[in-house]
Amino acid sequence: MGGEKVSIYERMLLVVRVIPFGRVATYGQIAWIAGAASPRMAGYALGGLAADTDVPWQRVVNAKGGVSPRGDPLATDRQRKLLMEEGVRFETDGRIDLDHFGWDGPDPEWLEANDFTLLPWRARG
DNA sequence: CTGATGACGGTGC
DNA sequence: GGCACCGCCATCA
Repeated sequence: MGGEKVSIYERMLLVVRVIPFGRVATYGQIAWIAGAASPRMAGYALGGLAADTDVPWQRVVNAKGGVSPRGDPLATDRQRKLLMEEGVRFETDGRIDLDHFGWDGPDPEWLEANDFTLLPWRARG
């Protein structure tokens, strides 16, 4: 496939779309899978989403398993609510147990079909 | 073109 | 455990 000129942001959003219901992935994980240079890129990509997007942005959390704060505190509340509705449990300290709810990444099949290649972190072809 | 701006994460103290 | 520092670089004004 390939050839189409899609931005790295779009590639990351494509990955976010396949995070299963009830599971969460970290910003770093998304950036790594999509081939972005830094975990921050994943956050920037999500920051540009429209309010009515169909991208399951709520399933992306930080490396500590927490909901990253942003300008609007209501947005973080909404994210927690959406995740709880998916059955994701929050510990008393407000974090998600990534060992239990963390996503282990796309199937190799999917990666190949979408022309994704997992590279060592920070090693671009 | 230049500079500001981000929903992060690893490291060191 | 917490906190500050710094690297990260695609967009946009």
